[in-house]
Amino acid sequence: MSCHTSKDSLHAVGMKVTKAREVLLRVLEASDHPLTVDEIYDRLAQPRPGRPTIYRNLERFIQEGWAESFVDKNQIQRFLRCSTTEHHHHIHCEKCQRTTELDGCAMTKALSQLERQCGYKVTRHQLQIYGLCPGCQKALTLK
Amino acid sequence: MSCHTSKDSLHAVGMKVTKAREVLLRVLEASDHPLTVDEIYDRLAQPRPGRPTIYRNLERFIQEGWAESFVDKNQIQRFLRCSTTEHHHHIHCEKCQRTTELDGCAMTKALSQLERQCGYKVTRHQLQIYGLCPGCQKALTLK
DNA sequence: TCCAAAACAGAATCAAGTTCTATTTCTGTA
DNA sequence: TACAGAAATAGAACTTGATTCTGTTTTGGA
Ligand SMILES: [Mn+2]
Ligand SMILES: [Mn+2]
Ligand SMILES: [Zn+2]
Ligand SMILES: [Zn+2]
Repeated sequence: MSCHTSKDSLHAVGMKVTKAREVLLRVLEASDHPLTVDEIYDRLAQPRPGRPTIYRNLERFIQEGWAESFVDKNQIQRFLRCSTTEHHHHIHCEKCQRTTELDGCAMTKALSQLERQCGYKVTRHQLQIYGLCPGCQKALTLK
Repeated sequence: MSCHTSKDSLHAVGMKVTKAREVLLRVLEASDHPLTVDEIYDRLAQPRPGRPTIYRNLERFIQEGWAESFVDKNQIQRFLRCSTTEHHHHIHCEKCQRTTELDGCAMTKALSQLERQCGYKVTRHQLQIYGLCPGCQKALTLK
């Protein structure tokens, strides 16, 4: 049988199955918005991994395409679980921080046009989209 | 007459004309790539403004739309002069760091389509495009 | 020239993130 | 199950980009 536990995923890429890794994946999975290392730390029951362990493993997760990180407006790194390793983007609610994963990338065509226009060869891009989620829009209307 | 000096610009928005502001604008203008505060600091002749002064004024410049900043891959803030206050993006050469300002924004249409699809109301977005500038592409070919 | 507000200098401080080494945990092998 | 080597963690110390704070200087208008 093949129910995908974190243990399976870790094995599949040759990473040892440690308590820290399992609990980190669980915390990321449980959040509907990107977390700072401090926020992750606060959600862990004692005894909990130290910050270096958290950083180190999140980095590994990102390498495997299991998570992404970005730097928020306060210059703090935030981490989020991704459900696919395909190139994609996210939209972040500016009020409640809820984050939604978007399907695919709408920029592919525009970028190849850009290459012709500006002479650069595009190698990669990062896009952060901010907005108000349906719930927060409704809340604003009611006020 | 109306040649646009930094003095004129500062007056126009009610900012006092100080040595620090003039020299900071000059350094930003002279660079073809985004600078860290340390890089700016190193380019200033003594006596030079302290780091808090540099940060404070760059922040003002950004508020006025005269500059932009982003956080680079080492989590360090980089600043660049903008030639327009209109919404636009930049492309950064991954080899030589040269940065080119792009005309307008290719995402407007895609974003309004996204709003319908995901239910969020989009409020703003940030896009960083990385690539190889024409010069660096040529250099790679020759090798 | 004089004054009040704005801006600056520079030291001290903060905190996110990293480094380092000793210890523990994991997993393949016998 | 016991063992050994490799991988991973703990936790303190450190680094450094950025901010705060207070006393001094500069600016621009009256
Ligand atoms: Mn994702
Ligand atoms: Mn620009
Ligand atoms: Zn994309
Ligand atoms: Zn745009």
